[in-house]
Amino acid sequence: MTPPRRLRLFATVSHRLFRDGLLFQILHNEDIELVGESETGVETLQRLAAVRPGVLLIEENLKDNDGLTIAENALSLHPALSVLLISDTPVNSARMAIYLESGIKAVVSKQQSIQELIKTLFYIRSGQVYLGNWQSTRDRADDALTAYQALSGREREVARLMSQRVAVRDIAEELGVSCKTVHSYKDRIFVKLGFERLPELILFMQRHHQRALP
Amino acid sequence: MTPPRRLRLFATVSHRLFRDGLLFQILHNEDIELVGESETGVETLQRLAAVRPGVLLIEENLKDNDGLTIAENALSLHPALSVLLISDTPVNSARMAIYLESGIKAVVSKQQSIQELIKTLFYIRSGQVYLGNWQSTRDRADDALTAYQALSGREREVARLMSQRVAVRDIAEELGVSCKTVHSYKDRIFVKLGFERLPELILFMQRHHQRALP
DNA sequence: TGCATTTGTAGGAATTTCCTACAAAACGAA
DNA sequence: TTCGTTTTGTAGGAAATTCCTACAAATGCA
Repeated sequence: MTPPRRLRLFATVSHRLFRDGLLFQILHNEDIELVGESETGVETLQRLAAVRPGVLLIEENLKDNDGLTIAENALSLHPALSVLLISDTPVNSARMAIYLESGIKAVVSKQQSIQELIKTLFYIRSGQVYLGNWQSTRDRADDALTAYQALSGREREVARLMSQRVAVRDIAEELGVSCKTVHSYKDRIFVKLGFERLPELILFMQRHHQRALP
Repeated sequence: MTPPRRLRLFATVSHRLFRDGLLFQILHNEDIELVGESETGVETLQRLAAVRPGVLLIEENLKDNDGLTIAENALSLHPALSVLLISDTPVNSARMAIYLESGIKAVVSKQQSIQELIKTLFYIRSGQVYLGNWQSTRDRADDALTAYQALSGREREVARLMSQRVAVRDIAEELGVSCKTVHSYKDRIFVKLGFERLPELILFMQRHHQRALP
């Protein structure tokens, strides 16, 4: 029942530049342990037995093979493995059915956010299938908006200033409150939006300030 | 001479999952300001005039066009723009020559690290051409090894423990020194390896501990 | 055999994180 | 419309982290 102590992850992503970006973000999460990574399907299959991951994160299109085939092979050797496939395009229910048929636990597309990817990793880690994320792009944009609208007036001001990299000191002065108060807003903003670090907020604000200013 | 206050960046990367990973990392750097992003060449060209970036980071293979063509178009409209192209494969000198011909300032391949990408962004920001990064993969692996070997005995122990997420408190106890000392090691490790955050160290250690244990 | 650098060690100041608190405002339901 | 619940604005404390500085002993190079 209780999920195993740490999520043992193996990541198969073709390009180092992108793999690093994903892994840096994923590894901020301290109950994920990276037990291996590779760029190709063949190497992945070779190494699974030695490192015994609980979850395999694998791109659909690899240089030497397709991820689905590799996943099927991996699953026949290690039935307890949970596989998360990263697809190039958004999945529809027909394709989803095919994926599930092959024993894959979830699919995320390259149009989704890293937060969604990480959430999905946790969902599937104890063997659960996760189908929660092929809602339309429209819906997801709404989610973000909704999140933003959940911020109070003061929180929005602080979010705006923080996303412009104004120092906490200066925000405090600008608003005429103490640094402590600003930190409280900061905490609440991050909780409400589900973020952990400044770059996430900056990117979010960059994407939404046009539509959702004050 | 002095580079402009903040590097104004526009990023054109097809897939949000990867774009986010790159941008989260890039935005940790506080003198980079993201002024826009897009997924396609056409949208990029449409938006450049409005946001006036200093640097355009663009993937070679986009959904609607190739990045090189878009870059050439962008450059004819905005000659002062510095373009960094992200190529799918490592570049050789022949291809590099073609790229430079078209006015691009640098190319990084998807096999390179994010740190190299960021370094390159800064190099080209004031209009300099940067050809420093198509050394062979072999060389770059050596660099990492060299960096690791520059660590002292104590530093390696701390690096190992940190990469296993042992808390500073516990490392201090394990080594019988004060937390302050452990922090000093931590600082030195990060400086020597050129890292800023724990996930970078974890990934590095994961990749090199086989070969380069103590 | 010196002089320079690295290593092991740690302190201080400023900042950040995480948690708790609490009165006033706003909201919602009876 | 009034009472209870949630949200908002505000901030304090403890612990941890970052950034800098310091300095003696060890090491290395010339």
